[in-house]
Amino acid sequence: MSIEVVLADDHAIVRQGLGALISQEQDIKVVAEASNGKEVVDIAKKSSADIFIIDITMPILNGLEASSQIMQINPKNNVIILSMHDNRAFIERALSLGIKGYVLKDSAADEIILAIRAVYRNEYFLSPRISTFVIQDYIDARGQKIGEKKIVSLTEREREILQLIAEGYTNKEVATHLKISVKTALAHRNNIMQKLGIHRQADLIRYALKEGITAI
Amino acid sequence: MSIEVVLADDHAIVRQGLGALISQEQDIKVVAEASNGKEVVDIAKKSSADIFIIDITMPILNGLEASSQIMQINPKNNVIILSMHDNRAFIERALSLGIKGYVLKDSAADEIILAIRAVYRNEYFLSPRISTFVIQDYIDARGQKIGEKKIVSLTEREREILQLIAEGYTNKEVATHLKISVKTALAHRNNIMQKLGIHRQADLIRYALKEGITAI
DNA sequence: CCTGAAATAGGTATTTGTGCCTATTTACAG
DNA sequence: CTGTAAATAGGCACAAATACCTATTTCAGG
Repeated sequence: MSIEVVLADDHAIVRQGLGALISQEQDIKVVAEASNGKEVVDIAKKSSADIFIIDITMPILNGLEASSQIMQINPKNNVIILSMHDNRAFIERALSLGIKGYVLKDSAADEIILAIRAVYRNEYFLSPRISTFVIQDYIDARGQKIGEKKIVSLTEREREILQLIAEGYTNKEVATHLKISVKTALAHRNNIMQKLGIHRQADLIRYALKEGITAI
Repeated sequence: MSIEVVLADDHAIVRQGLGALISQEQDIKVVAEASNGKEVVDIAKKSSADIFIIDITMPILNGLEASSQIMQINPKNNVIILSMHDNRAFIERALSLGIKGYVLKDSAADEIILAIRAVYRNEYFLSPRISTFVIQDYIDARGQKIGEKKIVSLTEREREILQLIAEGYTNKEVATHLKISVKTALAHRNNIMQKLGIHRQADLIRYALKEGITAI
């Protein structure tokens, strides 16, 4: 009996390339493919694959939201995130959702194979670059070295405002849109920048795009 | 004798997936891989592969610049651009550089195979979605319907400046970096904005990212 | 040879953004 | 019940961006 996987990535060529790669293993079989978040959720409703390999940046429904829904459909569903981003915030979100695999696109091909087998055995698998700082944070937390921890977490409201900023709204427009004072919008903006250690709008927008808070 | 190709993409998994895909064809062989623009140019200096398959968004040197250099090294070098962007400006630039293949990442896998064979035969190959508007523009041009054409084309210098802006440089920093007056940097910025019909930095950055002028 | 585009540089004025303050209300956790 | 975080709102000062202008040099194409 082989491990059944579902592939979700918005780029067909990447998806098929990955399929070709995985199919070289005798014990793994691609049973379905999806090109956006909604599609893979629909597949999860019908099929019962062993593992869902999901790209984060996808249209309609992003990979993390899709993963969340897939795991709600059946808590036994396993997800491996395939991403080009190695951001703390992203990985934190993925892990807190209960995702057990997180593989970076710029890592070697055999990592995804290792990840599939590990997650199938109900183990965790993170790309080395990621596990490095996950472990580091764990050590820091154990050693009570927290306090100076700079692990960023924006509030809901801050996320909302950051998205508007990244979409090209000025502070005045953000304020109007949210029916709050310009001063409040500015205060949120400043808090976001302080939390992130960012000093320029350009970097704020790049951050939002990188984090998938807004799409291009 | 098989067709020798070089793969350049910054994501190893994508590269290897593509390699697995291409290797299924008996007449095509991957002879080298690169993870950034500089690497693939270096490969081009030594090897004489038949076709270079190049992703646009790569660090250090982007795909189009790399392609330009590769074709300068030997005008007989053939390049196929593999991109996730279907923007007019991009394709125009690729074609004007003399690139004969342009395949979108969200197209089917066999397109890249078709493209390799076509370019090997010295023919053009564009993904259908692209060829559609290339043909449309051709028809428009024939019918003298130009004049109201709003097809944007930034100059080299403008692209350079836009990239810096999108990377978070202020006008002052751009000026310092390029050893020009702040006034000149501002003038370029204004020209870019006017050409693109953009009025805000946020939109400028989004444009640059969308066009692949800079990577996230 | 001349025209036009591109790169260079400057002026001036207004609007936004950024940094550094204070302060109130609400809600939740210890 | 009390302290803390989050959302709200404001003031003040300086930096940066935006929107108008003009003008010179250089270089390629008709």
